Amino acid sequence: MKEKYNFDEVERKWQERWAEEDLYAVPDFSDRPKYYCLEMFPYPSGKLHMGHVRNYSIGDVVARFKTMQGFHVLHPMGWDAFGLPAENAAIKHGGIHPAQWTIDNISNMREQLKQLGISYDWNREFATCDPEYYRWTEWLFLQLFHSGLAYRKLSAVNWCPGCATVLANEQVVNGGCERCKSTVEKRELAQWFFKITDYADRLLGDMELLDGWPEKVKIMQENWIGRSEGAEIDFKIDGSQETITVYTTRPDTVFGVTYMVLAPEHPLVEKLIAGSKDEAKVREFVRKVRNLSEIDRTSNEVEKVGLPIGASCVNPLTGDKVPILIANYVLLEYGTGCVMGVPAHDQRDFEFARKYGFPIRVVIQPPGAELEPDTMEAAYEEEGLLVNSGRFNGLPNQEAIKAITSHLEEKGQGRFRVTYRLRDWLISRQRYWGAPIPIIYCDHCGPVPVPESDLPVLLPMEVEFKPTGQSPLAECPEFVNAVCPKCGGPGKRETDTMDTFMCSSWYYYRYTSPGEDSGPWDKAKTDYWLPVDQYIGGVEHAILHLLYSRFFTKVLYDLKLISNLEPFTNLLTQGMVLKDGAKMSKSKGNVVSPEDIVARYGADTARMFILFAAPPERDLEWSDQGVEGCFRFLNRVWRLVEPLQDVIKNTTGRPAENLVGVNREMRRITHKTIKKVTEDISTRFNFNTAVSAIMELVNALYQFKELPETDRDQAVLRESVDALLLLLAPFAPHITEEIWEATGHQGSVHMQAWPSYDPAAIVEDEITIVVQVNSKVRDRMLVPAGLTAAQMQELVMKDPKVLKLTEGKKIVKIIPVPGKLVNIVVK
RNA sequence: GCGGGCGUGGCGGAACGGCAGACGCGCUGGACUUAGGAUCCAGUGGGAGUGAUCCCGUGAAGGUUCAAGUCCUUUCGCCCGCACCA
Repeated sequence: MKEKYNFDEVERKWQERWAEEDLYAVPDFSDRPKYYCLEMFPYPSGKLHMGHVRNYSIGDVVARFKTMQGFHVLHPMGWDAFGLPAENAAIKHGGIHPAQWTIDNISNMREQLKQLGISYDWNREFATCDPEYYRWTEWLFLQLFHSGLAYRKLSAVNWCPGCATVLANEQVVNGGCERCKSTVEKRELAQWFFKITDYADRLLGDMELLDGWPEKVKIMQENWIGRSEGAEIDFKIDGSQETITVYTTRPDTVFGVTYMVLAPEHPLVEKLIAGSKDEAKVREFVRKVRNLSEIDRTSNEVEKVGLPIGASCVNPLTGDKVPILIANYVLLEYGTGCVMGVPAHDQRDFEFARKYGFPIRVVIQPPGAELEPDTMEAAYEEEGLLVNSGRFNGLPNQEAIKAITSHLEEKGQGRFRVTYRLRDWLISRQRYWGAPIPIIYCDHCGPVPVPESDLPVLLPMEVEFKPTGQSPLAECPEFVNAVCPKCGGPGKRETDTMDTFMCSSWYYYRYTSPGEDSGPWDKAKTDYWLPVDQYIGGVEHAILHLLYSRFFTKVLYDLKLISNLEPFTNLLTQGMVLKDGAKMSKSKGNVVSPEDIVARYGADTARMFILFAAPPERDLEWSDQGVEGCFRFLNRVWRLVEPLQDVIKNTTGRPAENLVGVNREMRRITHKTIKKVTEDISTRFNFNTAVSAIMELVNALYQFKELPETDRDQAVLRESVDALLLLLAPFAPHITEEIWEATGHQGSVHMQAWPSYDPAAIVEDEITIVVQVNSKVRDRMLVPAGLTAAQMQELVMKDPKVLKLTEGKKIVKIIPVPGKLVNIVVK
């Protein structure tokens, strides 16, 4: 150990040694209990940012801690390597191929991760753009295809003009592209979808298995899936064989329907207006609405506009005819694409009816009042009893929901129905840098899956990356032209590639068997390692990646490819790293580069600061001075041990049995710290308080080491310093390793057993209790530990201060709390 | 509008219903120094007092309790998610 802490030298030395010894390599199996610790793998954008550093520092503490606790820990890293930026870079700069750009970025970022000293088993690394990986992404697509879960359909999809590709619903945020913020347009295209809606109920129900997930994330997924219970009701169209089936959550209000609204794109509209006098007017309206952007279409700021189409339908319960309209606010994708208008009991319908002069028909009366359609100022949406509803009059409306639906069911004019807001997952992308969809179109056989033995469908390297709105693959005849696997005739390959969220929906299985070439993974290994015990990443994936991964896992489970129902048992969503109260971004000019920090203070300091400055789930405000503080702390640790290294090295034996005074106190603090740090890490991931406890231990050791050697039990000193290094090791892996070696230990500090505390050592002889009079702190007393409530009370009542304050007053009550305080209530 | 979260010193943040402000930063004073942006020591929520002490303090207002930052009700502010979902 040199006199001065040279972080650069120390970190380089140990990173090299760890690599030489392959210290973090993890065997596939072990008798020890397994623990799978995983951080969301990054997109190789070029450089790590502070969010990455935070994510991986948190994961590394968990992995190292669990390893020291005796678990067999899998802690892998890889690359979410397909995606748009690579292609955009190729378009922008020219000359550089997306594959090369990606490979270069990966090697950069791998180097950065190694400099941070994260304990990954690099033997398991892969990138999703490796043919050996995407071969299995394609294979998994085929499994979904064969199970009927992948299908192609023509529909109005979200088109991002910025990215020149379609987007999944989940990737549209406030009507804009999640990536580039461009306003999303609608386009009618034939695209591939995954039937995630088939799993809506299970995705919802199995959330009860996710006790280890933040409530917030579960609620977000719940809202996204958006389950609603209601009924489908058939309205016959007047003078036609056609029927409108409407979905409603309020079948109790069917008697109050005074009009019916269809989505402008509803297929019935064409049929109903053909040849009618309003045909042209209706067509014009439909055209206008279709041209609206996603934002305008779904914003509730926009005024509701409707247009009668000159047809009417028959209420199955009343037999009344009500007019049919189309309106801009009705969405084809939700429910059945139409809405029944009940102005008396739905606020939106109320406003709409007032605007267009539709009658208001009250069918639910509130208790103790009578609604008058002419004088109502708002819809009545609360509970009540049914009126104007024939045989259902007098029923509470909650009961009427069931009664009316059952009645309609018997008549064959309605049924119970559950609807979801969730839509199927659109996975086609009109871009080059992704896994090809393994389908060949044949004029005779239609879409034919590529045989598994022909996988992977390789991405051709010679391609032009013009953003034309069509996949660049379409311009590559060598790729497009293929032989139909079924009939041997000429065929054309699908030229769209898969959404990269597909690649990241199964990568955590691949880590268990990265080299496997007979399947995507070795089931014995996934059975052993999965589910992931701790998953760590940003909350921005609450819906996208996490929902898709859960869906994939359920599909794979059904296909008997894996044995776990859920992918991630525990989820930690880390907060953002802020600077000056805002997210770091180039445009704001408030970016702090991890490279600079590591160069200036070293990786150990960077990690310490990020873990110390805030609890992991909360946003973290970057502070250069805070970093200084952590750097100072590590220097302090160094300077504490450096002059003592030989003493410690030469001390053998355990602390004496009957320690007294400072030695006993030092040992007590040490064991108390072991307890605190262990609990903070394992029960709540409160690394910030764990670090502050370690700082307190260092402060105590500074006091202790100033004592004359004759007063000091060297075995206590050694035990305390050993504990300090072991507790600090997961946070600052390099400096602890160096000091561990210098103080005469064999083997890596990271392969040691986590220290356990001696409960006897923590016990205090004397404790300070608080004396309160009328709940105000009036005194403190040093009393022997372990007093009973009665003994405490007795002692306190003799306290001169208490005597003075209670003099001449009536003692109403005395509340002794053992080990804490005594409160005396007087009058 | 609906759902969730958060409001504590100058700052980041601690506090099983039981001493509010641990730990760190910053600041003030001192020590060691040719020097200090190094290090060490002491102090540091606000107010009153020479002082021992006393009063006030966790966004605001109520409530429960011997005792509330913590539990309950109302309210204000900020952040996040969903949003014409029938």
